[in-house]
Amino acid sequence: MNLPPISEAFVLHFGEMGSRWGINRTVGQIYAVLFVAERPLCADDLVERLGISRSNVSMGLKELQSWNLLRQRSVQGDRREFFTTPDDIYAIVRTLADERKKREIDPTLSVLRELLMQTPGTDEEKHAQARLREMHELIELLTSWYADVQKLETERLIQLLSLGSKVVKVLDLKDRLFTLRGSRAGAGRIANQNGKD
Amino acid sequence: MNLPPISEAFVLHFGEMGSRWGINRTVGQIYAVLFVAERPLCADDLVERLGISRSNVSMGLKELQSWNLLRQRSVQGDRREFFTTPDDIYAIVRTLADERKKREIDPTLSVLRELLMQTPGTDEEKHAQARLREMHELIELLTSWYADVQKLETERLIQLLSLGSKVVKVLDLKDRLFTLRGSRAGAGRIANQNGKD
DNA sequence: CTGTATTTTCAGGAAATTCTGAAAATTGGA
DNA sequence: TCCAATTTTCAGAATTTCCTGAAAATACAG
Repeated sequence: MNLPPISEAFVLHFGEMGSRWGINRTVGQIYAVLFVAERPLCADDLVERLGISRSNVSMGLKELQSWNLLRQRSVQGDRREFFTTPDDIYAIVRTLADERKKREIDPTLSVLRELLMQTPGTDEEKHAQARLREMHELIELLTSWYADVQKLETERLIQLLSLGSKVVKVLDLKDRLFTLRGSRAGAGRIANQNGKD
Repeated sequence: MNLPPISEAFVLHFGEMGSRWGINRTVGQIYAVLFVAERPLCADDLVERLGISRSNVSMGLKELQSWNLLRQRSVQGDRREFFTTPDDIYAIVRTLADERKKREIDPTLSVLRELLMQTPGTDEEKHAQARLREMHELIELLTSWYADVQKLETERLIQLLSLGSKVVKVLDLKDRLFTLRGSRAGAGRIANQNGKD
C-alpha cells in the first residue's frame, strides 16, 4: 500500500469496517483513499496507492457510484476520469442513510406489509403476524422521523443533535405553556406559533 | 424449511437482509424464527424448522448471544436450553444499536483520535488529518446525541420520534421566548425551567 | 475513419466464509 | 460417582465472494 502512514492506517481501518457492513474491504479502502485525498484521483492513482488490479478498481468505483457516493471530475488535458468524495461530510452521511434506507428498509417494509395482508391459517401464524405488526410500526415510526429530519438544513440538524435529549425539556416547557393557556393570554398566543396540535 | 408460509417468507427475507449487514444468513434466520415464535424454542426446534445442522444452530445461537439478542429460558422437566427474543421490540432495537456502536463506532473513534494525535509529515498528511477531524467531530456529535436519547424511557422516545422535525418549531418557540425575556418577566421565568443555556 | 488511450466485462482461479458430521466436553439426574 | 442427554468444538468439505488478467468495448484525438 503506497500511502503516507496516517492515511494508510485510516484506509486499513475503514476497509475493515466496510467489511462488517455489507461493503467489501476493497471498496471501503477505495472510498477511504478518495476521502482523504487532496485532489481528485483517477483509477490508476488508486491502483498505485492500494496495490490492487485495475479491474478491481473499476468494479469498486462502479459499486461506489451505485451508492451515489462519488463525484466525477474531468481534468484539463487528461482523458482519464477523476473521482472525489463530496466535501461536505454531512451530505455524505445523508446519502449513505438514504441509500441504506432504499436498499434495506424499504424492501423490508414492503415484505412486512404484504405479509400483514395475508390471512393467518393458524394461531401460530396469528402470533407471527402480531410480531410483524409491531416491527412494522416501529420501522414506520423510525422512517417517518428520518424523513422529517432529512429535510432540515445542516445547521438546524446540528442544532437538534447538539441538544440531544434536552429537547424533551423543551417539550415539557411547551406542555407547561399549553397548560397555562387561557389563564395567561400572551403565552397562549406564542405557543400557537408552533403551528400544530 | 418447516414453517407456516407467513413465517417462512419473513425468515427468508430476514436472512437475506442479515447477510447485507455483517451477519450471516443463517444467523439472521435463526433470529427471525425466534422472533415470531409463540414460545421459547430449543436448538432442536431450530434444526427442525430451518433444516440446518445441529452444529450450525449452536454456532448461530452463540453468535446471537454475543450480541445480547437472546433471552434464555428453562422449561420444567426438560434439560435442554430454550431461547426467545425479548418481547419489547424497542428494547431489541436499543440493544442492537448499542452493540453496533460498540463494535463499529467506538473502535473507529479510537483510531481517529489516535491518528489525530500524530504529527503530519507532509501537506498531504495535513489535509488527510483535516478530513479525519471532520469525520471525528461528526461521529462525536452523533454518538453524544445517541447516548442522550438512549437514556429516555420508551414512551418519551416515541413522543420525540413522533414529533420529528416539528421539534424545530418548538425550538423556535423557545428562542422567541428568550428574545422576549427581560421585556416580559413571566415568559423568562418559564423559559428558564428548560434548565440549560 | 484509424489508431491509441482508457474503461469495462467476465471467466476462472484464489481466498474467505459458512456448514457439516464426528468427536470431545459439559451438564444434571440417579 | 457414573451415565445418558445435550451442547460445543473443530477439521475439512461445500459454498460464496472476491480478485485478476485477458479480451472486448468505448472514447476521442488526429
